[in-house]
Amino acid sequence: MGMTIGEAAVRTQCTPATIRYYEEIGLLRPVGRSANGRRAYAQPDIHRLRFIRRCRDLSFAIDDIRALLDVMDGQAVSCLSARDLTLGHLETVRARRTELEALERTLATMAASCTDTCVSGVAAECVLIEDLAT
Amino acid sequence: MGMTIGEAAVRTQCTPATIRYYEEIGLLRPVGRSANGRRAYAQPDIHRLRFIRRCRDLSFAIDDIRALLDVMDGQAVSCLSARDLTLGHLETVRARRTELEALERTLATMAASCTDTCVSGVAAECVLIEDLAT
DNA sequence: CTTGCTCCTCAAGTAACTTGAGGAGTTACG
DNA sequence: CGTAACTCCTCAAGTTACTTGAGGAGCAAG
Repeated sequence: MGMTIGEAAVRTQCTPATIRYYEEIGLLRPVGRSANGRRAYAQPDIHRLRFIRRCRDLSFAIDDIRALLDVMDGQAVSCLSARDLTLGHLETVRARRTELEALERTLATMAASCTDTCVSGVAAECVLIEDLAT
Repeated sequence: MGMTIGEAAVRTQCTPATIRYYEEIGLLRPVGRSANGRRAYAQPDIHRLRFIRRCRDLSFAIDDIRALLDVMDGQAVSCLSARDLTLGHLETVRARRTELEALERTLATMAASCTDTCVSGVAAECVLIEDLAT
């Protein structure tokens, strides 16, 4: 009835070490053990792990996932908290993406200026390095 | 002639703790001490710290900064290494930005679906939660 | 029966700092 | 001149989300 941590790992795209870690920090309550003392996973555990894995793929923080799991477990009054959490996360992602866009422009400009003008190749005189020293 | 770590911090937008950290990991060689045993910073140190700070603003990794500092110090043969490093970093940033764009779309869709259809507000039935459980 | 997995439990390492404890010297104010 | 507030010092541990490794035991296949 129970599968080993290795089998659970395959089914959830998590490594065994990660699964043990999730148990340790309480994302997964301690799972049953078979006679030989090894962890035995049942279907609900797999389901929960898949949920966690999907949240991590969406780069939710562990504490956010805790809250989302509470919603899934029906511990939350309504699902609005999950939506708000998602919207908050979306804002973080959007802000970071905007930063990265600016970063891309800056880096591209720097690299291009070096390509264009650093014919000498003298390291200390590189326009890119000079830019960084600004 | 030397300024305190606090003054250096103001001039470089780094905190004193960060400046000590950079010294510890060898980004900044151990700076002189005044009679009372406190660190004393001179202009070249400030220049170097500003360089480091700018690199961090551009989210270069510490090891990358080490290499860039070598170029600034004239330790590198040519500045091409700096340009290549910048281009490599640019690619990483670009890839990450693309990921975040996809993430934004997914999160926005999820949040919107909850807003649209979760009239009941029953947490466990939320379409957003169901999506995460997929 | 022996080789090779897989599992177990700690403990420490990763990136780039930040935070805190405990202690000493310094600066400003009255 | 005293004292309160500030800045500095060092060293250690905490942060995030895991990964890696040591050391040891059981299980499955040939």
